[in-house]
Amino acid sequence: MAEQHLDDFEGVKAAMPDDEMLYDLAELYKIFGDTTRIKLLYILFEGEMCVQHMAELLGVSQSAVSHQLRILKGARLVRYRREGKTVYYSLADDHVRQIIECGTEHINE
Amino acid sequence: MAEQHLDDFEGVKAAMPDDEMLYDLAELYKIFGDTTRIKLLYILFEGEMCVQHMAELLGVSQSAVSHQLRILKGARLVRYRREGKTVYYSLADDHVRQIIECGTEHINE
DNA sequence: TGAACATATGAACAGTTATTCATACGTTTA
DNA sequence: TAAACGTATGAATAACTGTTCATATGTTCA
Repeated sequence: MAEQHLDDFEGVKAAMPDDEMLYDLAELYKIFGDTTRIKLLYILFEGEMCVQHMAELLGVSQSAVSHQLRILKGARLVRYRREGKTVYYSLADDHVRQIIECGTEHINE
Repeated sequence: MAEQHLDDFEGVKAAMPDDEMLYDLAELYKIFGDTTRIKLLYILFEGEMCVQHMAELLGVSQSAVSHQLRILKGARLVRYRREGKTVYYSLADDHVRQIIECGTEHINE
């Protein structure tokens, strides 16, 4: 009885973003695909915090936190400012919050 | 001159979702963190399609597509219906579109 | 300048993941 | 029932990822 299914390959291809964009998108989501990074972002939802404190709060090593912050920084998801020996990290913008909320909605149903 | 930074660990902890939720969230994003799966989802934005055709369209093996669809199915992101030998996949709901759009916004800036 | 502290980073390792190959399962039709 | 076709799946492999450890970099203060 068949509902209508796609057979117009060209149409589908035309609607699909270019490879570079798809790659970037996957890379972005990869970043959210790790609990340590998600937790770091949740911390930063509340405000800025230094590396040491984030490590303590999450119960992971300073090195691990620093490595993950590097990735978040690379994706422009977080900012940092130095104050003496200490570096304080904060969210780069409100997009992060939106993305996380988007995913949360899917979970809660 | 130091802006206000977080030092109330308890407050931050209270605002953080429980570990199970954070785990689920990361698992969800992991799924979007792969170009093959993202491409499959983009195909399904246009309508339903059978496994064979998706494989051809993306230029990957039938097996690879099937493996990835299994993951998408497991996360309830796609549905399927069987029609004879053929299985047609489609999006489970509109959340997927929202999540992808959310990420896309961050990319384009 | 040297010691102490906070952070960053490279290398190594263990765990995870996507693809491929071979094959099993399910359905149709001759 | 047997053959043909579409799909699913287990095992194996190569590539990738997160953490740890050791150490470098950068900053402050005595």
